[in-house]
Amino acid sequence: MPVPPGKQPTQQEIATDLGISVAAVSLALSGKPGVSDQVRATVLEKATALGYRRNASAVALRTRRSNVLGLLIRNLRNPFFLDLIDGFDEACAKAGYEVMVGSSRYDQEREQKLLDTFADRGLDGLAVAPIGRGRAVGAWAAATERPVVVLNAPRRRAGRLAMSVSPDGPAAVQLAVEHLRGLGHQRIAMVAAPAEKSPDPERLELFLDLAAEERFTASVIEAELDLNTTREAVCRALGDAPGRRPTAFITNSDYLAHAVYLAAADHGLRIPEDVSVVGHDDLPTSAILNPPLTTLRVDRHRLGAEAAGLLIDAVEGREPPSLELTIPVSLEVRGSTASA
Amino acid sequence: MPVPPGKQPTQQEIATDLGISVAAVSLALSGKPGVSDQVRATVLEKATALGYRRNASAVALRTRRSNVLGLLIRNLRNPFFLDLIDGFDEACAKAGYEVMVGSSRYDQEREQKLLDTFADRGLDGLAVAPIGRGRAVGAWAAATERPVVVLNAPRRRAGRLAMSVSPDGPAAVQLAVEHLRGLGHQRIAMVAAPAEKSPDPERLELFLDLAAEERFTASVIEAELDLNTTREAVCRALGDAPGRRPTAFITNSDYLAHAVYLAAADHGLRIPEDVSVVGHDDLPTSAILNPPLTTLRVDRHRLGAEAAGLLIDAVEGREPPSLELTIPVSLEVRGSTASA
DNA sequence: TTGTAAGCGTTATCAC
DNA sequence: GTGATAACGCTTACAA
Repeated sequence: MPVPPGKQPTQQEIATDLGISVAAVSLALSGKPGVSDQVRATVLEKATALGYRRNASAVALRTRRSNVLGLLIRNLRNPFFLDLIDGFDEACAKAGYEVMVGSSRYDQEREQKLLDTFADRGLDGLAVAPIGRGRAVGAWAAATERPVVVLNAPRRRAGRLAMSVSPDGPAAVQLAVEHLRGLGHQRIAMVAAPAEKSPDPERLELFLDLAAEERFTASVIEAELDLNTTREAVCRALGDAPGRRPTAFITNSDYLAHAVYLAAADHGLRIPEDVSVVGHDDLPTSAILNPPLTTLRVDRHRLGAEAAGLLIDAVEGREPPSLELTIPVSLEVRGSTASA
Repeated sequence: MPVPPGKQPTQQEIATDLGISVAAVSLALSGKPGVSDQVRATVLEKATALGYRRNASAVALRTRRSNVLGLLIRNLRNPFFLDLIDGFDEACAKAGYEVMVGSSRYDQEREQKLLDTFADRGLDGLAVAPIGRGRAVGAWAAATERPVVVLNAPRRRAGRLAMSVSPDGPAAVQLAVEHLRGLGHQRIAMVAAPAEKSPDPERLELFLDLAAEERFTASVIEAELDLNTTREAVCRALGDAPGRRPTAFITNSDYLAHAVYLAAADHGLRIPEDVSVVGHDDLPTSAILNPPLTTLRVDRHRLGAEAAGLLIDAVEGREPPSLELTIPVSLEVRGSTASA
């Protein structure tokens, strides 16, 4: 271990040790032209011998680049975000960036506060799964003039700096509805966040449009998107008379589909005999639930990785391949859906 | 929005605007004594008027404190870590710290590299779920002289700077074995990481000790701790003749218990009729698996929060309540275990 | 190619 | 209480 216990060596130290200037050392260490191979070699050697490590704060202060990307999630308890974080982290690691995460916990104020601290820290870019339509995001982009990618929601602001990557929402709704209609369901409910907190009201709109077109009865279960509140809301819906309550539920995540399982159990109703459920995400556990969950599969890892990719391209001045990336979804039919 | 689009205002700007010194501004803004209430008030007012935001890099450079804590996970795909991250993040947020995460992906080299960059960034403390017995952790503590808490593994190094928080491992093993023995199982297998990658060989040792004491046949399924490798390893074990293969499996996570479910299905074996499984963690999904998983419940959120708490205490010079925190576990008996 | 020096924005140590 | 002023460690003109 070359690292001495005490304080860290600086470029200054290397320079005086070698009898050269700090400028030379800086150039040599950062691999930039301007020094002889001779000097470069000795500097590099000395640096490793001394266990030199570049002070990231100093670099950030001087260059206004932190080599850190932010990831702001609204609900860290939804396993959906795990693979997303993993993909994001992996892509960042490959490109030499660090990741700073935060969870807004569905709290607007907290979201804004996190955005601010992220900006203070000089993060080079931000990926955010916003609460609602993401007003905060605009503020960030404007204030920092740094790239931002919105996750799971269409991008709001125009410009090169605002991007988005999301699963194909319209396809998801359509596939779910088609599937349930094919099974003969007439009363279908969609679980959705209250309008002001929903990142993509488009899904709900499309759902209602389809109901009008295809003449089935659509209902909306409005709930904060955590397990307990949703469970209660679904419970209330299932409390209706058998001839009136929904026979099928569509959720925007497998995570919330769990709430339907729990609510059904609360009422002594069986899935899929009494209620059908379609999820979204295809979590690793969804195939081994009781019953296995019919859901829309989406590559979460890729979603995170693409988000990081877009940011890194933008940060490094490359033209991102597209400002709006859509990740395909596919229907995975399992045991949680049956004929009405 | 007070923030002007262009560049950020600095303390210097506030100072000249007000015709006072930067020192006064600094003191006023950081709430330290040394300025009159008069001056303090005007500074604060001016600051908000200008939309002043403190530059975190500059502070970090000057004070050698970043107000960031690191969280280094070995496998971000295990949902266990989600709630842990959430708890960690929440505790940090409350105390005004940011969180930087990284995943080592079970790669020693990557772990070391992340540790290094974390150190370079001047993180104030580190929580790490290490690969193996955590050699890297010692290097970090020694090099940075900053606190570290090991997650899910006993702490290795002595000293005020090395701490640990983990579920009660011995209790977990004992409860699982007792339960299975009570059901009459004679051949029990434990799924464990290869010795050099295992953070807590103690569990395995205790398991083997119990086998010797209680005279049951113990086998060890050694596998890298990802879903596929584990599934294959369990598959091989289940390939033995019915009279020889294990009738019950103990895993150190519900995540890996899923692999047993999948492997059993591969062999056309039923849980719990043909094989019993005991998990560990009690993930939100575990109760609604098919069949519901018998498991050891542990408060993951608290685990993360306690880890952050210990670090923050240490960073801020308070004496942590204990250097080694054990989180209790309790057996949750469900449908995945039955008599042999 | 090399060295000198001026910052980046903040905190801390002095004098006054 | 207040104001100069010197760091913190690094990058980057610019001069030699």
